[in-house]
Amino acid sequence: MIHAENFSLKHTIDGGQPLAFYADMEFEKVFEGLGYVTERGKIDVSYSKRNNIIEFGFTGDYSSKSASEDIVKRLGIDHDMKSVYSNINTDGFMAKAISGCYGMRVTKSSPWEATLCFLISQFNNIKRIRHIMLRMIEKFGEEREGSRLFPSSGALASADLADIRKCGTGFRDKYIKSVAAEFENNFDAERLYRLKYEVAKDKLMELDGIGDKVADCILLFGYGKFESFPIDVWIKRVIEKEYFKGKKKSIRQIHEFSIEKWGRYRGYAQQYIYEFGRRNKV
DNA sequence: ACCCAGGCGGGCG
DNA sequence: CGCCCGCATGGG
Repeated sequence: MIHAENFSLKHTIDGGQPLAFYADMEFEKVFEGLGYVTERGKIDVSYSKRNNIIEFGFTGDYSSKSASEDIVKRLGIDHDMKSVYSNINTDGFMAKAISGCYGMRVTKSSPWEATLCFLISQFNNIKRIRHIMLRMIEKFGEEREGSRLFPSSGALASADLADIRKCGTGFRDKYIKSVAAEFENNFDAERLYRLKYEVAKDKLMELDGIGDKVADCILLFGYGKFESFPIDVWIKRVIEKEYFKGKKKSIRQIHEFSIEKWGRYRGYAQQYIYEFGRRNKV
């Protein structure tokens, strides 16, 4: 049992965060729940809005303690939302986004999980990303106690391109295999935790298929670096509309704007802009 | 039929 | 640097 203040499971897993790409989701009126797989096992979560309590079950390589820690970390339960909100609540639009998505957390997958998800995300849409991810888990995830684990980088590094493609990846198949091989060999994913945001981003962008946007997504959702500000078509559209009277701005200009406006919490600002903007078709 | 989707790599000026 | 193009696939 986990206590969660100022938390909304629904808002947290409603949108385009990696957890929503590969979780089973079920919503009830009072209880909200989801199940997700990791590279270690499977965790089921139910959340009661009434008393702010998360209850959970687990299989695979988890104990009650490690499962609980995993949930807190992945769902951002320990984020200081009062501090986050006071840092990003800079204007009327952001105030509306915060109140519209109140309790939403930036989730934290593993570096590899985020990397695979966002390689697949490029030039794609959320519904299709989700289908592809579920097929990847079914095809390449190791079986454990009746469910399949999140596919390892090793499994994809040694997979046939054609088998990867059968999951519906399209042209992204070669990026997936290539980056998986890098994670298995030269690329030290753990080291990026200790690198500054800018340096870590450059390292990620050396990999094939990882550009400015995907690198920012990996750093935000895979490493928890809140200085990342991923700019996709939605963010660009909403920022131009809400902050530049509809005038077109370059990716570089929007990055500079986000740094001035939201500082080191801009990753959180981005998630609220994204989810609120998308839900309300801003 | 047409358009779009949590973009990237490569080529060109 | 900025701009333009092709790229797989499926839903609206």
